[in-house]
Amino acid sequence: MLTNRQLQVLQVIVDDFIMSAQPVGSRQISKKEGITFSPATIRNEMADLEELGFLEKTHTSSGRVPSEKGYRFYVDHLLKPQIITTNEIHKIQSVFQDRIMETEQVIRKSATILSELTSYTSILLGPDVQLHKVKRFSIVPLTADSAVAIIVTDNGHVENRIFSLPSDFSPSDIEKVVNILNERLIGVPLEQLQMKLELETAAVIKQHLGTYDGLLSSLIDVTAHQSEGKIFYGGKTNMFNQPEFHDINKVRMLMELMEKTTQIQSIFPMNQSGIQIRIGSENNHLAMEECSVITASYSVGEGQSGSIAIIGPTRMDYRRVVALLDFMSGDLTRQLTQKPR
Amino acid sequence: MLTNRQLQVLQVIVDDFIMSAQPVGSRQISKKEGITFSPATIRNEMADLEELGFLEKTHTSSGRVPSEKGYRFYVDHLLKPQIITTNEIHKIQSVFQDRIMETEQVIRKSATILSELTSYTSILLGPDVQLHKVKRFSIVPLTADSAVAIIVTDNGHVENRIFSLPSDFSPSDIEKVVNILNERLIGVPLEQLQMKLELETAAVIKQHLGTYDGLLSSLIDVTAHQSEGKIFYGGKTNMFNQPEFHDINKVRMLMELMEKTTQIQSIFPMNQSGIQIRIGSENNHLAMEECSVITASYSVGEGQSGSIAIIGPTRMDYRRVVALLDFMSGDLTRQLTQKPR
DNA sequence: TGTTAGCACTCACTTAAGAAGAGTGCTAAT
DNA sequence: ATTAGCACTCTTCTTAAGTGAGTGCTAACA
Repeated sequence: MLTNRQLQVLQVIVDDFIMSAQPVGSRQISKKEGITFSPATIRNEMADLEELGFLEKTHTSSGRVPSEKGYRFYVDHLLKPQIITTNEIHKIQSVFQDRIMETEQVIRKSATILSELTSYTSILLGPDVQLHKVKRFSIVPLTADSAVAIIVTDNGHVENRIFSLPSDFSPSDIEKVVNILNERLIGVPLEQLQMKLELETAAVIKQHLGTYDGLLSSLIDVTAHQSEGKIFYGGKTNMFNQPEFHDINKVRMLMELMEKTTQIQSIFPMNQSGIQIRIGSENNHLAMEECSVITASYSVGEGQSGSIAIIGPTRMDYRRVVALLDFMSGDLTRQLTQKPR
Repeated sequence: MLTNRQLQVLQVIVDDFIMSAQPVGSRQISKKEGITFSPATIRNEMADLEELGFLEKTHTSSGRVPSEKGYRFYVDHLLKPQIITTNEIHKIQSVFQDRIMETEQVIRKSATILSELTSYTSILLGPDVQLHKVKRFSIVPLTADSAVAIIVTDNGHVENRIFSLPSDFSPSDIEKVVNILNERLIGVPLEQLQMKLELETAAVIKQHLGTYDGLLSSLIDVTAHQSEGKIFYGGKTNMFNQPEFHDINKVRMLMELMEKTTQIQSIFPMNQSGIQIRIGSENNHLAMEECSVITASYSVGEGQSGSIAIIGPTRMDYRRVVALLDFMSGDLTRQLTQKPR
C-alpha cells in the first residue's frame, strides 16, 4: 500500500510529465505547491516508487518518468474527473447545429472536432449498420444485363450495389421480385438479411418466377457484402506534434496502422460500455507501444452502437480526454437517438 | 544548345541520382558504360552544365545533383519511353479480374495497386459525378417529417440524402412528387439538376400539389450538395521510405496536405489530357517543393473523366511512372467505358 | 525514527579539434 | 581538345574535455 506522500509524489510526477514530456527531478517536485518536504525526502520516495515499478529512469542520473504501471495506477486511482468548459461543450454541440441529418456526416464532423479539441488523433467508428432494419428495397435496371440494388434502412442509411441480371429478365420480372422482397423483408435487420433471403424468400421467388438461380445468387451476393461500420479519423497528423513521435519510424508505424482498417477495428474493445483506457503495451500492438487509447461508445436508439477513440502518447492528458469523450459520447447518443434516423 | 556529350553526362547524372539519391561525382560517371572520356573532362562538362543551371552542388566539393531545371530538361528531352513488364500489366489488369462493377471500387483498388507498383503515393480522382445522368428518383419516407431522397445515375452511382418533410405531407403526395421528378428529370446530368428543378419542375409540382415551398427548398438542397469527385489514396505512407523525407517536417506537411481535399484537388491540372509532369516548385505548394507530381486522366464513356496522380520525390523514377500511368489510364478508360455503368 | 543537508558520482549533451575521404577546380602536359 | 596531377574544400567520423542536471548515500539533525 502506498503512503499518502507517495501518492502525492506519484501524482505530481505524472501530472508534470504529462505537461512537459521531460523527466521530473526531485528539486522540481519540491517546488510544486502542496509539497512541503525536501528534495532529499522526495528522492527517497522516488526510489521506493521505482522499486515498486511505478516509476522509471531514462538513464542512471535522470529524473523519473512514469512507467506503464505508473500510468495505470494514476488512471485507476489518481484521476480526478475534470469539468469541461462551456466553450468545449458548445464546440461539441456544434456538430448538430446546422441540422445535418446523415449519421455519417455527424460522425465525420465529430471526429474532426474531437481531434481539434484534444490535439490528439480521433477515431470514430460509425454505428453498426448490421442492426439497421430494411425500410425499402428497390432495383433499378441500368443495362440489359446489369442493375443496381438499393436497400434503404429505417434510419435513412442507403446501401447499394451493382449486380448482373440474368440475360432473359424483363422489367416486369424485376418489379415482381422487388415486390416480393418488400413484402417479405421489411423490418429485417441487415445482419439477418442474407439468411432470410436464402431460407425464406428464395422459395417464394422461385415459385413466382420459375427458377432464377442467377438472380438469386446475385441478390445474396448483394446482401453479403454489406459495408461494416465505417471508420473516420480526425487529426491524423496531430501525432507529429508530440515530442515522443519525432522519431520517423514511430510515426510511420502508426500511420501504417491507421491505413489498415482491420487492424484499427481491433483496438476497440468489444461489448464494453463506458470509458476504457488502454495504456502502451496493453494495446497489444507494436506500433502503439508508446500510445494510449481511450475509448467510449455511443448508441443510436436501442442496440446499435458505435465507438469513439482518442489515440495519443502514453503521456496523454487523461483527465481532459476522459472528460471530453464522456461528454461527447453522451451527446452523440442523446442527439442521434432523439430524432429517429 | 547542349553538346551531345553534355546531354550524355546530364542523362547519366539524373539516372544515377534517381537510383542512389547520392550526389554524383565525376569518377563515378566515368565508370558508366558508354562513357569514354576521363573524370577531368566530365568535371569540365559538369561545370558548364552547372553554369547553365541544370546541375547543383550540395556543397563546394560535393558531386552534382540535378536542379529543377535539370529534371525539367531530362523529362522533356531525355526521357525514353519504358516498356512495362507483362507482370506489371497483369497486376494492373487484376483490378478488373473479379468483376467488380462499382466504379468506386475499381478506382480504390487501382490506387492501391499503383502505389504498390511504384512505391510512391498515388492519388486517384473518381470520375466527375456531375456529368452522370439521372436514371431514377425515389423518395423513401422515414418518419412523419423526414425522408431520404435517392438519385440513381445511368452508370449505377447512387446519391442519397435525408431531408425534412413539410409536416402535412401524405404518402400519396410523395408519390406524386416522385412521379413528376421521374417524368421530367430523367436523363438530366447532375450538374444541371438544380437548375432544371428550380426553373422547370418547381412550377409543375406547385401546380399539382399546391405550393409546397418547404419541400421544394429541401429538394433543391438535396441536389445542391452533390458529392464531388471522390479522392482515393494509395500508399500514403510510402513517402516515409524516401531518404529525402526522413525529415519529420517534410512528411508532416505532405500528410497535412493530403488531409485537405480542396488543396489536393488543385494539384490536378484542369482540362489537360495526356501525361502531365510537375516538378518541385512547379506545383506551387510549399509542402511539395521537393516533390514531383505526374498526372494522367482516364475517361468513362464520353465526357466524364477522372484523374490519376503519382506523387513522389523530385528524384522519382519518371520513366517507370510515366509508363505505368500511361498504361493504367488507358486500361481504366477502356474497361470503364466498355461496360456501360 | 523520519527528515534533510552535503557531496561524490553518473550520464547525456555540447563543443572543439584532428583525421580521413570524396570530390572539385585549376594548371600544365600530352 | 583531352587528361593527369595536385592543392584545396567541405563533410563526416572519432575522440576528448567540459558542463550541468540529477541521483544515491552518508551523516547530522529534530
